[in-house]
Amino acid sequence: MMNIDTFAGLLLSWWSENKRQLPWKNSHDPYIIWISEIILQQTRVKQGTPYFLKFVHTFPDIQTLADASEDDVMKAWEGLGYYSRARNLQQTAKVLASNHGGKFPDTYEEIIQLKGIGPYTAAAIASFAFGLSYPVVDGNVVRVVSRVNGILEPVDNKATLQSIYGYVNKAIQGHDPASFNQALMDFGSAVCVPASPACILCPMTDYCMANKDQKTQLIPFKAKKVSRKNRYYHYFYLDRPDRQMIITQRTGSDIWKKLYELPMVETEDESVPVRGLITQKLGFWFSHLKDDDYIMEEVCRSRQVLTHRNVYGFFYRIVMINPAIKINKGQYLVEREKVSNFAFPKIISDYLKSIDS
DNA sequence: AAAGCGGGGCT
DNA sequence: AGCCCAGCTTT
Repeated sequence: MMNIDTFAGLLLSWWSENKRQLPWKNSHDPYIIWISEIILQQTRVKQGTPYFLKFVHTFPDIQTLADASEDDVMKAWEGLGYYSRARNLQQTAKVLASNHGGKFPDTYEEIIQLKGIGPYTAAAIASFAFGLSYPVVDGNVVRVVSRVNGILEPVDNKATLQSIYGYVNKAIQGHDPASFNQALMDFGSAVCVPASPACILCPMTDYCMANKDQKTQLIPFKAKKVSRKNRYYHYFYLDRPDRQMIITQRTGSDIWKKLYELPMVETEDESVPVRGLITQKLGFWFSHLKDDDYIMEEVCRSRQVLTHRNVYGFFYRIVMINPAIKINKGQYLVEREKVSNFAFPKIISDYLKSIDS
């Protein structure tokens, strides 16, 4: 193991001349820090920053977020992904507003009990907002510590992660927690990057086991491999002369929960669903519908790659011959011009954009 | 412990 | 095509 004091000293010395300026760093408001940390979970700073600016402008404090409509919160999150973050964010805002007098808790033990806040985020808020000494262990930190210490064991293993946490927890002692944590993440994202790290510029190069053994490409090692399953979604755009369209909300414990989409049928493979199935589906909106009461044409196909899914989208345009319609719970008849008030998965918003032009 | 959960950027 | 990103929750 690299000497703890040497590690901390070189890190902080590097950071004193290489601090990143980020919008949420101007604030000690735990609400602002909370929002920034949730947005940045599994999300690059560059991708998350515009969302952060928009989100704290729209929802400037706990009470505003607690009082907002769920649709508006999801809309602010549209396109960012991992939408449970947005749902948990508002749920926690409601809890804080009603049970904690609108105040953010100021101890690690209370913070980590909040929905959507795990070990990393609790440590980040505790240190950045309240100056408490808890080490942040994110992807950057795991990479830096596993490399300098030449850890070849899988880092997605509980015991390995514990040893990394223990190392950082010792290293942070005696230093300003916020500065130390920020320094470690900045260092990981600027120097000790995943591919082709800048070892030539690294102040720890003389002490780094991975560099000495030429193993920066192998460390950190992850045992788990992602496998993607295919899903086939057939979306129906009901083209109506009054420029209104039907959208539905996803409610199950599945991808894109709480987002909106078009009426849809899922199939097991890429074959087009049989007419009878489509008619049955459209029967949600049109009573006594028969197979020849509508015209259908396939308009386009697209694919969206998620971490663990390939989503194949098939889009069909439907023209009703008898347009009497009924709308049920969780379904909406929306004017085309107002559809942008709702949050959609990217595969749907891309399609809606394409038929606008 | 393993699986599920988005979207984008880089190699 | 594969990997990673200021991870967390559910099973």
